[in-house]
Amino acid sequence: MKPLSIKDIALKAGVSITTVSFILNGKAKEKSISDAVIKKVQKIITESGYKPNQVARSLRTGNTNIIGLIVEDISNSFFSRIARLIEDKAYKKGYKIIYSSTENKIEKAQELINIFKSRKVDAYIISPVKGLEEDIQVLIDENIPVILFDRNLPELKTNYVGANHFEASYQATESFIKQGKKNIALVTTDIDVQQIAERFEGYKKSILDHTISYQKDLVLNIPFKQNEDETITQIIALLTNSNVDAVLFATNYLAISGLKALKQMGKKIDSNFAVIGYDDHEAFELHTPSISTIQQPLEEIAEAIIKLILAQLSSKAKLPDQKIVISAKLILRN
Amino acid sequence: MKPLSIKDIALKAGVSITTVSFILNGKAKEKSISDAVIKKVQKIITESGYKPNQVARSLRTGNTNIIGLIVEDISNSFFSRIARLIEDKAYKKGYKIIYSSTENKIEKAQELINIFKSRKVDAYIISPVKGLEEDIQVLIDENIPVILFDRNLPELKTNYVGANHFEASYQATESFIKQGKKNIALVTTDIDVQQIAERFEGYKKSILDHTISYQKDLVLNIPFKQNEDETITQIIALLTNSNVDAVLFATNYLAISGLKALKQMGKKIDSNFAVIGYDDHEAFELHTPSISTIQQPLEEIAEAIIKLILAQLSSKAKLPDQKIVISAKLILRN
DNA sequence: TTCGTTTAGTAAAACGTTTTACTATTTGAT
DNA sequence: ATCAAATAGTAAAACGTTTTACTAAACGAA
Repeated sequence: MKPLSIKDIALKAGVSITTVSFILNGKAKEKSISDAVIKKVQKIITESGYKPNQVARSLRTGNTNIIGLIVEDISNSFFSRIARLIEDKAYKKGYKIIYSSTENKIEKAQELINIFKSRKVDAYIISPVKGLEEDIQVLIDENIPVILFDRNLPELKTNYVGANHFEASYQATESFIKQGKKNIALVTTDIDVQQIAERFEGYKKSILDHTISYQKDLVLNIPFKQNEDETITQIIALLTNSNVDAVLFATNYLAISGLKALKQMGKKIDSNFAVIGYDDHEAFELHTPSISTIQQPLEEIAEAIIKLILAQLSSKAKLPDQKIVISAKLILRN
Repeated sequence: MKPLSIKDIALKAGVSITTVSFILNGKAKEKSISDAVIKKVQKIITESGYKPNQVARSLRTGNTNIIGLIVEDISNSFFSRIARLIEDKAYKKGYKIIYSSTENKIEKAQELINIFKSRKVDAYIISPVKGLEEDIQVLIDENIPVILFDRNLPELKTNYVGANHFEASYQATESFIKQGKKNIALVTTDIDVQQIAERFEGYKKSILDHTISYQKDLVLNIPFKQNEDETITQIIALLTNSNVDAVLFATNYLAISGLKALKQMGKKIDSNFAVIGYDDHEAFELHTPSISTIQQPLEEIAEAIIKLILAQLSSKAKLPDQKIVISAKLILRN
């Protein structure tokens, strides 16, 4: 009971394989196949339910119509939402997504690129890890479309789509200052990516620009691999030992941990103590009181990514690289 | 600058393609290739960085080592978490995941199955929509491994992994009753899947078993496609017009909407009014007060799915179908 | 009538593997 | 010395497409 092949269809229709192929690919007119034959073959195709074998097709044409998506963790809502938006848009153009999570490990990411390469994916969408530069450069050299997103690797000449993290955390910090906050803490992570660095820089610059002195011990660097309980403990320590009156969290997961810490401490968010999160999360709006946050425009980011990818895929020549930086929005909730 | 092929390696090593292939596939010993040749060829392979073309391999062997994952919406945290767990486990066995979201639309789901079919995925993991029975039956008839999860299609003889929704909502309702609640509402959805029906049945049975009379107007059926504002309005109406003292929400998104509704109403959750959600969500723990919920054991579900899949994939003969029902846990938070 | 053009279609190579069936040499037992 | 078995390896078919280069017939203009 093997699936039908183009050969079977050709046999049934009494024409050559070539003819069937031309008809399947809409080249019938151009190749001067008569209407009668076209109709006959098409009838047989629909009646038999024949579907071309994409694997064979890919081998012959070199295109798989698959886009590889490499993210840190697909179960993180930021990535899963982006993935969904990208999937939708890609699907409409006949592309499918194959994805994998790197867990922020270089070796895992490298392996993924290799696997995707041998699978001959047509293009890559990567939220990269530092240390991946060489591997990505190889892809670029082979003229395979690559779009980085969320995190940039500045030394790489390629496409990038992401939010303006510097500006966003600058503004968030500034909003604290305008509320009269004096001791503004930043809870961030130690993963070494540009985007996290930018969030720190925006915070620092804002503090210095407003003639508040920058206090190093108000910045908490949480080790990436650390388990949550430990993180909560550290946040509690930060908040008990000092007179912090505002906290900016650099990722949504840190903010969630932060809120848990506050809950454990019994510390309330009110006019004396303010909090801003990063990347929206349903818990923020629902929290009592609602939590303000820096919101990345997911839809716009996904849109930009897919536009870049499709442009590359449909153009024979290599297109000029683009770095697209989209403003994040500070959502102030009372 | 085409990538290296097995031919190039054979040429460089001065052996036949066959020999290289045997070495690549670990059949060298069995096919009596000398150690000297094996070493030489392996050296050339690692030095040149040659990676076999998986597309060609798939065409020849008929196996793609790709598992198709079809869910309602990958951005829903229940599915994205499951996806991540499945991905991890599959990855370790050399399988990759290709996924797509059905948005609960039959046509979309059918199309997805067709696309995956022409892509020759080795196995399917499907959270199905009603109406997909025939299409899935075709897969089963072709002897392709299929695992349904989350939602069962009872008339289909195939594998299924899911939680015991009847039991879970029975227990949740019972816990309300033990707290002395008299007017327990259920907020559920109108999507026509067994799993949702079971949640309703568990609720109803529990009410009747405890000699409380079942009040039809305490069950709110939210249309699936409805936007959230409308849903919130309906929930508010339910809660203002009656003397409801407890609410069970049948999905996590409904619970989130419910909490938003309560916030808008200014209604507090306390000893006079209790709430239980479904499928955990970070917002539940963080909420003030914390929200009790029915938690599906994601890890166990993913584990069961992958175990079934791998068993099928590695056995030539068709294995007997299994329906695995895992107890959900009622997490009571104060 | 002749010959270039258009129409209608096909044969066969190619994509990069795996695998079957084969050959040639060496070994070892009698 | 003979021959079966083991060792070491290879040629070529096959997987299911697309595409290039070709042929044969019909047409139209001179």
